[in-house]
Amino acid sequence: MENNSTTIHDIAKALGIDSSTVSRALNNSNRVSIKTKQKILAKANELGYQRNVLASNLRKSRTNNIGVIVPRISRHFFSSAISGIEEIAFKEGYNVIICQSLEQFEREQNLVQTLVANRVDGLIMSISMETLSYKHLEGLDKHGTPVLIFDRHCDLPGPNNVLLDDFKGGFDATSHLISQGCTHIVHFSGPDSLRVYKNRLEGYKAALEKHGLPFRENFVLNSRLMTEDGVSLSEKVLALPEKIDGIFSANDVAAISAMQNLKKKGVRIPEDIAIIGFSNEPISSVIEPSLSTMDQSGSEMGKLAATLLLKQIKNRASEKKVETIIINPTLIVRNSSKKKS
Amino acid sequence: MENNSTTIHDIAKALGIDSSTVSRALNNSNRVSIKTKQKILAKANELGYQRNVLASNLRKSRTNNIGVIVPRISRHFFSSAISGIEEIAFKEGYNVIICQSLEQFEREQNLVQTLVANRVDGLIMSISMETLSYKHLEGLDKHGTPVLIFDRHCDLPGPNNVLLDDFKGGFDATSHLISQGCTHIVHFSGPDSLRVYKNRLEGYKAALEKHGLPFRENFVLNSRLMTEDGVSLSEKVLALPEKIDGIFSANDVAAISAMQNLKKKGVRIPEDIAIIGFSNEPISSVIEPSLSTMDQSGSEMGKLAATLLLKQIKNRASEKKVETIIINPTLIVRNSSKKKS
DNA sequence: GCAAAAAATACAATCGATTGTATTGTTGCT
DNA sequence: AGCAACAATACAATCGATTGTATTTTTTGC
Repeated sequence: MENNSTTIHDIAKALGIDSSTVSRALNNSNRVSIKTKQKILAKANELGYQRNVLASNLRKSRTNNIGVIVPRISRHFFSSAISGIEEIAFKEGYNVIICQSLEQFEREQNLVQTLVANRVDGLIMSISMETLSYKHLEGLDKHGTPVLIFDRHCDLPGPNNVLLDDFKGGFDATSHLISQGCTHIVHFSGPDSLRVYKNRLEGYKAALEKHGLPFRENFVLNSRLMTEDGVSLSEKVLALPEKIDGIFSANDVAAISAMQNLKKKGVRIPEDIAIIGFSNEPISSVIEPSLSTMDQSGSEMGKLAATLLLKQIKNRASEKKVETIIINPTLIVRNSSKKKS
Repeated sequence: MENNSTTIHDIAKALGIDSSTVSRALNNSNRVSIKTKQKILAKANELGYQRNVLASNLRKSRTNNIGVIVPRISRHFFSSAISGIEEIAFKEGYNVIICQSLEQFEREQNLVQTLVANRVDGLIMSISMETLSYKHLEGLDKHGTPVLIFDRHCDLPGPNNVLLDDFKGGFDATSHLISQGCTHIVHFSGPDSLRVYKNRLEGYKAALEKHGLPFRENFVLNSRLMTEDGVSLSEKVLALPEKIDGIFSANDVAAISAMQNLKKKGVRIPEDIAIIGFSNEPISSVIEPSLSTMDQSGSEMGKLAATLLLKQIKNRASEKKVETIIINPTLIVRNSSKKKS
């Protein structure tokens, strides 16, 4: 039973050489002769040597880990973003530590602190709905932990960003409904604090305006866009004095539960009310009718986020130029909004 | 701009005391007087001290991290299991490092190695479909990294287990179909290598036998149970010489895509064919007709898994008694299987 | 064959915190 | 006052690997 705790000193002793040479050999330094390297490798194998990553990290003050904090790993957009991040990171020799804030500010704060304390080399985050202050992110960059924000905007000046063009998303989604003949379109929006929702709302407004439709304050319904919200939102829609013929929901989850509830009440989708969501959850293609939506290409965003962060980690010297990449969402038309064939 | 790199030595120097006293004070040891503790805490705050976790971990050879490897974080069962694990772990001061094998053996191997190299204090795993050998898990226990297997069985003698009673699940699911009047029931099974699928199959057989129905080899269809498999599986069902009136699928994903395809072909669900799945994915309650299924209570399994692992980590002395906890699945009856009102 | 250059290796400090042991300082008791 | 008992603090080794500098060995060129 080989002992887990073989160190470079054990190898050095066994071969009668110095541990620094062993260390260099194992790191394939050209300061060690090939012959010695081979001897050392062989002995290392024989003794079942495993580098102690903690010691190595401490000395190098670098961990080759990057931290990822997302609101919920179960959301399709986030899990595909994570896959994208991992793909790039693994290729470059970095490990990814995944955490979920569950949309709670306190958890997010703790996670940031823990990850930084564990000396991740960089941080990729999509901030929680509850997050109103960015104190926990201030100064991280300067203290050697570059931060990259993706998906959800954040007003800090420091970090780089990989964002979706939510304005365009809102504009395209709304325009699509209008093109299907809708004239009284309600918008389900999310917490004011999140810029994504503001931007989607602005896109909605712009589309209305462009097509000569009036914007009505009472057509914008706010909530946290969870499953339970969809039910109450749809009730509110039915209670409106005007007859509604279209809904643009800022996410799929609320759109779906609203649609279910409307169907239960005898509303026909899309004939009576056409619906479009946002995010392209896998469930959306499967429900009946299938839900039109805006795809956020999570995997691509993840890849870009990781690429940008790794660039930042490597060029720590040439910092200061904040980069922001904006990705276009894609309209996916399904049955929930097809009023015209 | 406080410098990130304040150490206990800086604090010690600033106060003219020894760093060991600072360390003990920060760890709230009773070997330091209250007065000194207060001075130290104050100075630590003033200098913006942050413990260097790497150094601490190295010295203590303990990280307070536990690793979790699951096939896919996007699967509802796994993400709820993870939430359960986190709930318990955080309460006890442990952090959770989440990884996904994507059902690939090589990735699983690498992840295990990386996590162990990073000295996680324990490992919770649900093994991948591709995993046939357990070499990468052998001896981990003995070398100080306790392993806990959940959800998917594994033939290693060492680790503790938190498993579902898949036999009972298969039995109950099949019995339910029979109670609805089905007599020709097909079973969608998963890879032979995974015991869970074997057990569900055995449960299926047992239920047939108990109710005096014949078991037919050709009624068992094997696949990896992905979305694309559901389509081909349903084609096979239609191509069978016998008229099928029930399907018990070993997961929801395959059940759903099969159901979709059958509906497209004009088969009525549940009138012509009743269907029941396994896992209770969120999507299952939303599709049309809603899918009957067996719930695995992921959150509870996660909590139990974490509790058991932490117990193991703490009592490293009194090892050797392997514990296995078996959880019962719950039958959830929805419309896809309701032939009788 | 020998000095100079280059290669290979050894020495020793270091990353930052923890911890067993030794030392100093206090208190209490007779 | 004197000594035991104990509290508070200091000293020093250690976790395991990395890395700048010094030293030894080998190679090269003339």
